[in-house]
Amino acid sequence: MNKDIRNIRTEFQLKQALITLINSKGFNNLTVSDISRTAGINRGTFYIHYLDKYDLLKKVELNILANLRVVLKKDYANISSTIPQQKAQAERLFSTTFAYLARERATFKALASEKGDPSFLQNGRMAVKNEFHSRLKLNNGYLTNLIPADYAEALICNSLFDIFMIWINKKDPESPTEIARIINTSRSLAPNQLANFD
Amino acid sequence: MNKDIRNIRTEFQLKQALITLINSKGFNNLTVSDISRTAGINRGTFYIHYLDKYDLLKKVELNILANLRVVLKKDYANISSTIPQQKAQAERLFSTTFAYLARERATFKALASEKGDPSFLQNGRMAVKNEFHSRLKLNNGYLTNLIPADYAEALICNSLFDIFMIWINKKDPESPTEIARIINTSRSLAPNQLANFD
DNA sequence: TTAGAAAATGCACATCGTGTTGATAATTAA
DNA sequence: TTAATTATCAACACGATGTGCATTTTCTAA
Repeated sequence: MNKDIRNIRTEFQLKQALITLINSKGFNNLTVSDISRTAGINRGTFYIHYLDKYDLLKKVELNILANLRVVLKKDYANISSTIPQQKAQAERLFSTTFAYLARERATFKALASEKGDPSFLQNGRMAVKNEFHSRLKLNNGYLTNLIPADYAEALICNSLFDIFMIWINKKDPESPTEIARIINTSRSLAPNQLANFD
Repeated sequence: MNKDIRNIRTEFQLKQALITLINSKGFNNLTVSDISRTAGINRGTFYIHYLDKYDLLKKVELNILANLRVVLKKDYANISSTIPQQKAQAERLFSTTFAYLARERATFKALASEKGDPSFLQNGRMAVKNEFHSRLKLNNGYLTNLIPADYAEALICNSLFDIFMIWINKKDPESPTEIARIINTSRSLAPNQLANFD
């Protein structure tokens, strides 16, 4: 499949048009007519490749996330034993992750923006949560008992995601190694410490 | 304005229909025809009260947020001087806030859900951020210098919001006083502490 | 209680985006 | 060059939209 050059070119143009239109008028407000017009592709041709605008969006997302998984697979080795080793390993993983995010920055930014796809963010949060479960063996025994487990888990995972959201939206984003260091530092800082409120 | 009983009844039914339909098919997929049919109101009548479904949504949101502000106004007194006093004051404020959120739980939950309005959540995060700025005089001098200020600020504010999100979606939610205690406790816990990862 | 005001109804209309179809033209791979 | 693939174009029915207007129902105030 996708042997023909025309196929590849058409789908690339449709994807580019989608990203452009998400940034200008937002996904909710754009139509298939908009996409095909912006891409310079006949509207009938759009329906040869995709069912509707949601189908196109889904395939763009699946594609970019599949590539992310390929990148991460390289670091899916065995987990270190000591905590300092694990922290160093995590920092390398963050660096690798953000290197890929930087490469696909425009697409991630559009999808994650307010005009983009809310479920993309939702899925991202879920992915981070699952990653934590599998990697750090996060279960009740590993969680604090000072607050209920569901709140603890949400705070642990979402704080990671919050940093991504700031990074993807800022003008001059930090380099992958910088942001990896920031993340690792933030893991030891409580909100009251961040605010010098003690 | 709105003296007539019919006005109030109609707008109430339209609002109820909106919440119902958000929960069933999601805001993006519901139509004005759906709303008026569910409400048992003529479609033409809908347009007498609202411009479109977005207008109805906006007015429901503005109304519920205005009422929240009324509730919070009562606690807008002077800020205590010592940090322990400020923490106790904050806990009372959280308790008051969640008492109102509990009262309007169904509406908040629908709007905040994945099928609801993403911008409602976005505005909520902004509101929390602004509240922090004005109340805790959050400026660069008050923030840690261990990580960049924009990340610190996001982590401080969003962790509050994350707790709200868990609370609004769980089956047997904690009482206002309980959740206020949980929040206050969480302010002193870093992610690595929450995960017993030290 | 009743007259007049206000609100809701029912229907028609033009508009727009949708998804599909079938005929035609252009491009590719062999 | 040829056969297959792909893109184009025009046309179609459908459904939701927003508006207008005449009619009916309901409420309010005197």
